[in-house]
Amino acid sequence: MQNKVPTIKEIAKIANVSAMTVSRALNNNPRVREKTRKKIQTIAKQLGYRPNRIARSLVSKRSQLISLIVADIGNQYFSELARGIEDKARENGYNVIFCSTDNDSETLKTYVRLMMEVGVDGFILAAVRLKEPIVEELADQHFPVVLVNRELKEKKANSVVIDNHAGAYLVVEHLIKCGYEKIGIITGAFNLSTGIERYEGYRKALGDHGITFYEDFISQGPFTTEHGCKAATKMLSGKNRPEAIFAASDKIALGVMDAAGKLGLYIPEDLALVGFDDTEFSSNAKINLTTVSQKKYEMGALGVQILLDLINGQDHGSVNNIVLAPELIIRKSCGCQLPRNKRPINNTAIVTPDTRGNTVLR
Amino acid sequence: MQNKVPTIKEIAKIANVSAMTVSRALNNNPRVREKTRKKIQTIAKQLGYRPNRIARSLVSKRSQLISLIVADIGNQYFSELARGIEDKARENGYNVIFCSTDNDSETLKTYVRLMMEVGVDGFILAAVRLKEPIVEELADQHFPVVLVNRELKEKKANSVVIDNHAGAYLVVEHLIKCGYEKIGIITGAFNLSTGIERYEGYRKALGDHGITFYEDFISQGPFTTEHGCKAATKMLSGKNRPEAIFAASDKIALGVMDAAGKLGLYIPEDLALVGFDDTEFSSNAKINLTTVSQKKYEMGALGVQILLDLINGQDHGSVNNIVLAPELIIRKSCGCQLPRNKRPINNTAIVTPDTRGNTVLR
DNA sequence: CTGAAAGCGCTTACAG
DNA sequence: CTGAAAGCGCTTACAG
Repeated sequence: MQNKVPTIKEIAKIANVSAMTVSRALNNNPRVREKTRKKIQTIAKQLGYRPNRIARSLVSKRSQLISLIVADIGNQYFSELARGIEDKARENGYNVIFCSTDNDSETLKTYVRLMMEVGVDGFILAAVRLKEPIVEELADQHFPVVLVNRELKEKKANSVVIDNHAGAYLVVEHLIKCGYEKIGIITGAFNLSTGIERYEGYRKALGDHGITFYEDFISQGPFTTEHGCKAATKMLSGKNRPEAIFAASDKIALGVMDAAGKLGLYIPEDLALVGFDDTEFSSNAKINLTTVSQKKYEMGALGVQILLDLINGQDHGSVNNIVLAPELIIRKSCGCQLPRNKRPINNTAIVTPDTRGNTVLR
Repeated sequence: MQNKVPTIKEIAKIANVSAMTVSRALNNNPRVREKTRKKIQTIAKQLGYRPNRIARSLVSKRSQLISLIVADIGNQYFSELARGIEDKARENGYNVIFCSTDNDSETLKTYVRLMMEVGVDGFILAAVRLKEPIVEELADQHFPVVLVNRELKEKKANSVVIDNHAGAYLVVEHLIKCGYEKIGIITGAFNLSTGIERYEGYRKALGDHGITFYEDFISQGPFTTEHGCKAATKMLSGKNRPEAIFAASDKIALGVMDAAGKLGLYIPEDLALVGFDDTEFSSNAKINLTTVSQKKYEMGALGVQILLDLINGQDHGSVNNIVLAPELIIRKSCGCQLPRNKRPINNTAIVTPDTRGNTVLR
């Protein structure tokens, strides 16, 4: 029982002009007499005319739709990114369809194909692995696509990412300057650019500062709280224990906190902790997590800007790989504000709670 | 330079049949000879045929698109909800376009109209105020729409919400049972069903238990960390101070934690705290927030289920208002695990840190 | 400045 | 089981 919206044909009949003229008038094409345009627009408004974008798309070959493919829209990281993408897209008259792949390559492929059927004008992909044949295919065909957050090993597609290597380097160097030498890392999967590059930055920083590297101090797995908790529990239960842990995402850091709590270790007194992403909760008084800022909103917006240039034919042929600078946000969890003699110096130091109430993380 | 995808016409020519037969074969319409179908499908596969959904939509009047309108996709609450919506929609062949309104009614109206132009088959609205003329209009015209999370004052549209009144009642009753009498509330805006109903549940619980109600113990504003921090700072700085605060969202609770930290108050020793939503971070070891479970994912999925029924004409005429049961998740922040004599009994108790290291929230 | 024709890629409805 | 016709609501391209 919906109020049927009128078509340009019906407006044309009432206005006593052709459908063509109605189309021109409503699209503010200058090749219509002012008076005619006014008359048509008045009628259109009166009838509650709304253009049918599907019909328009069929002929114009433009849907004004872009596809955002993330690992999980329910994940804070991707949802903050999504907001930047949405705002920039809508500012330019585009709407966004989202898909969550849970990091599965097959699913990614399925969704890319599905979105092609839907007729999207381009893709923002935030959940690629180092190797994604379907994405290379898109890039080879010069279909508009921009990678955000993660990139391919073969840099065939346009991308906007943070310098993950440099970010990790900043973190580890800072920990070293704070006096820590036994530094563990819990990172994301090595088949993701973020997972592997943050690991490489960690290794480089250790090497440059002549710090011993322990195999036991590395864990690779999903960027999740569960992985963080499990890996930290294992790492901290061994004989040779890290004094500091670099969690390659804030979510992993949350898991490390859970593990430390269960083991009776205080952060930062017994264990320094640094995350990555600067997700909203990390600034909370109780969490107070030192982390690396990601500028997710801006990254998403910039990705859309580049995508729109591609869609509008500003394809200069060359591939655009933008790398944003990371920024270290120092908070309490890395313990750098602790007096030097309070910092963990060996792996057996467990200060009893009542001797240092003031420095407990709040 | 994109590989042009073939149309049914081209397939028809190659297969030596009509476009109609191709259409039937590819849609697995039984009125095609098995042999013909096989032949057509082989050719289609070979040419990499992909149906053009835009063309299909234009004639079928179905876009297989639904619109999700939230306050902010970057907000964890809405993004978790979005994931439930996405999964259920895709399971049924639908894709989702999202829009963030920042709770602005005009923006909501603009987006609803925009999405009608795009041709969505229905709406999931998670960001309505108590009064939204545009939504009533949709409902009156029987356009498929389902409210989720929040509902209208006039229950004209289908909805899936949690029982906010009961949830708040549970919280406050629990605090009372724990021995608290001076209980403050920091809630969302009173023009949102969630904001007002949680407040009313709070008032009811106080009344039923004969607890004095103080005007100073109420704050109403946005469901944000900033509001939580500001309101808590004010509430806790007064002479007459609450022993417990019911934050009507976990985000507000994060703000209360920040405020407490700055004022040197420990949670739960100096101040009991309960949130609402059971957002992911609330279970973290450092946060450990007692809260009300929302089942966001399920709520979203159920909303889509109802929407699809509406789209497919299962409109029984009557309005469906589903109310889900809330569940209280008791964690450390409400202090109910503290021995009775450790609980705050007056508003001047500030225990010094070193006397109770063991009970500090970790 | 205005319009008639053709068509975007499909499906519905009717014939056979 | 197969097909010719018509049309979804617009816009592009060509005439005048």
